Amino acid sequence: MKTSSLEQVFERLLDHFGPLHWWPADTPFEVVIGAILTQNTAWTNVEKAIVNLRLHDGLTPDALRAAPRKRLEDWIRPAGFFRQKAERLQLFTEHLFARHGGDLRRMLAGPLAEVREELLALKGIGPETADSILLYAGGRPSFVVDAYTRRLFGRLQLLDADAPYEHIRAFFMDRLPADSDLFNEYHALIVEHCKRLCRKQRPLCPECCLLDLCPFAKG
DNA sequence: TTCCTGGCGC
DNA sequence: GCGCCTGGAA
Repeated sequence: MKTSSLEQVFERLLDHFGPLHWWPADTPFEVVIGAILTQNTAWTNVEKAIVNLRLHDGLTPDALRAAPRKRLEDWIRPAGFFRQKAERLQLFTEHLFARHGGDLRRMLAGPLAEVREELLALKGIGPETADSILLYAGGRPSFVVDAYTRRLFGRLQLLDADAPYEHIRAFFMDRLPADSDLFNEYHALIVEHCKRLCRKQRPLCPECCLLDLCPFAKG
């Protein structure tokens, strides 16, 4: 029985890094906050903002709804884009109360495609953020595509790195079982591998566990 | 395409 | 100093 390329890459990364058990958050709502704050932002800066929010008990839907906009901006400033992100956090929270009584689990419990469309309709929630929320806050099997995914699988020549988001997401979801634990671990491993080894500049190909599978490393 | 933003590594 | 960071909107 021949293992598919995607499963082979997953097994190699899992063997190398071990299970990573994302997302680093205490509650599903905190995942939503992190997913918005990390847009085009290094996670180290997001952590500073989360610490500020925790310091002010600002990690719940009730707290975000009640917080004055300016105060919220101050708390999340270290994450950058603080005006946009403060608006996005509060728009999400307002929607949560308006449509789901402030209950995130309820919001994320419906049919996957419908919940995804609902998320995408919100200002500031694009496909990557929507899939991150579905997967890591909702435990739903929606594969997350990010810049790292494009870079790694583009270099492996398993897909076109410039293809549209939905195309790449479908590539993975058509070839893997709809298993949220698998998607969770796979995306985490991709991020870890790309941060440490498959970097944009000066990738560490000699140390890579995918070396023999990678045209980029050879060429 | 450009704008939005701060922190960090090099 | 410059480029990058788990993007998205206009």
